Amino acid sequence: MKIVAWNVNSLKVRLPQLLDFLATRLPDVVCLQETKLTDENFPVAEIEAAGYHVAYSGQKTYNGVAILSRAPLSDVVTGIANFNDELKRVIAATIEGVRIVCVYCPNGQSLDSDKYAYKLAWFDALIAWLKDELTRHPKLAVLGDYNIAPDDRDVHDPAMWVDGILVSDAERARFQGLLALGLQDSFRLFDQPEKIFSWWDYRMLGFRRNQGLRIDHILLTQPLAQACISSTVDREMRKLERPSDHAPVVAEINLAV
DNA sequence: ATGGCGCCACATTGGCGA
Repeated sequence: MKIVAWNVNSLKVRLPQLLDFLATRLPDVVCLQETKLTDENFPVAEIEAAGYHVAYSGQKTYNGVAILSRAPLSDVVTGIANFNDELKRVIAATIEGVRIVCVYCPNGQSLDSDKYAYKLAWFDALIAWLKDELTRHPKLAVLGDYNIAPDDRDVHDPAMWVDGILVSDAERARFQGLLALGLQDSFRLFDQPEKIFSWWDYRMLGFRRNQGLRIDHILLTQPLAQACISSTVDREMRKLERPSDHAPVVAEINLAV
């Protein structure tokens, strides 16, 4: 099972790239973030024509998440249980016995912003919810844009970013809180080259200079982690005309094991 | 040099992302 997380930064703009991605990479599951589409505007027909089932939860202008799958989806849930949030950031579904949780975690804006306090509270709610979900779903994957670079290896210039948004101690503590639930960062299951990132600023020739951050992650419970055979970033998508500022992150899991 | 780019909408400028 090849599973993908990709922040598309507007599905309306990126739909042709998504359809090309589906046709060429042949993923089994794709979790999208920042679709920026209301549900009535979601391109269901185009995605179904490409051979995928789809579940989605969106809103105008901001946020919006979706799960695409070759196999049927069941038990679709949106949002975090017991956490009131009008922002469409979470959708979950079961696919071939694997619980897939698609997340678009808050950005936080800056450390002195109300949005930062919301980000930390949001992660606390996510952790509490997943702790409960894990009691029912031994095979569970959490994929998406976490807006956290877990450690300095995930930052192009740690000195420049020190104590800033996306790398602050409190944010990294939330990421560790997810790992403490028994989830594993699939990327770090393998020896990886240095300076692998999943997001690059549109400005300042960020991608060409590889001035990026690794903030998009695929976390796996132990039964999936031990069956995981690769975890990579699809940088080619960032090289296209009118790219998203995020590249897809990809993990392959051998469910036969 | 806190700007820059890209997307969206109560649009031709401002909010937001990261």
